[in-house]
Amino acid sequence: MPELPEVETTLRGLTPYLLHQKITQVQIRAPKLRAPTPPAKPLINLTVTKLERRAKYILAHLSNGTTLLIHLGMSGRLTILPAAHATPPGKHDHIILTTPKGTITLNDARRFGLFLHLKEGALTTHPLLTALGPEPLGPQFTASYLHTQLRTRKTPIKVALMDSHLVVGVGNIYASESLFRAHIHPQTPAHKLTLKQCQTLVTCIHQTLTEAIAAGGSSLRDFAHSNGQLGYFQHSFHAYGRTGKPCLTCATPIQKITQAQRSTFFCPHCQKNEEGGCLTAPPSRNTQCAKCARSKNCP
DNA sequence: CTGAGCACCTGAGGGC
DNA sequence: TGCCCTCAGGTGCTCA
Repeated sequence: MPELPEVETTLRGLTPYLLHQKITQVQIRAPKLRAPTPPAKPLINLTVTKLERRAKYILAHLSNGTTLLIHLGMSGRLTILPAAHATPPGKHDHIILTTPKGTITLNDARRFGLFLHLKEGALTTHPLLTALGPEPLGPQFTASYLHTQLRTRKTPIKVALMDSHLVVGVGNIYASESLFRAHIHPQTPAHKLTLKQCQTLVTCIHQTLTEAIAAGGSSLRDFAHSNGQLGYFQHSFHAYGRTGKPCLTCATPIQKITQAQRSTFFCPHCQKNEEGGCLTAPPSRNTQCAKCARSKNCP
């Protein structure tokens, strides 16, 4: 279930097991994911010198100047097992990397993920990376940037937000959630957004992603203690997946529509494009207790 | 150039 | 129980 916060959470969980570690063993168990998988041998004995995220890609820089590029697609996940807890590979475990600290497994049932070994210098020329828009949490993604970019686009704002040329990392869930917070209707033609609405939207995207990353990070710690696997925070959303349920602000039933073959969720009462601030304090978020993973009202 | 639609692949869940 | 249908959080390509 990877969107940007999940990828960021995965990267943080991965760091102690991969950064500055030598790759001692590599099993490539699937000939191809979205693209053919590379041979294992050239990776052996290389050390991971730097780990970073660009959009939803995880980049592992290696000691010979090459780079591993990992994308989780729709169903991919990376699991970590400490060295003492190795288990036989499961059905959709496609790539298994071993370092002295443990094993890192790429599991992806739908095989929409990607595992590439890029040559030195390819980072600045690879078509997957060069066409990407700015990071949503970076300094380039401002209200004026967004307003300028949207000026010529007639496509609905929800669809535009998911275009990686415009901004990366905003997937189906967070596009719906950010628009809910910004009180913007998902079917609004992108070029009709005012500068002020763009400002609100940028703020809302920031908040939504930042909160999700923070939540993912805290649940990751709990989960890693128990079985060494990366776990994703069970987000409770304002709109996403809540078809027919009462809006947490006004109790109007949340509606579901299809845009560009993807589900969009919104509140027809709250999202009328009235200019206003970003919804900052969710009325009754059913967030989880960081200690016991139950409701925050836990005993 | 923009926008719509399709393709990739497998599993989960609901209805009958 | 089992079959069939629909849906799923991504992204690149083709075509009009």
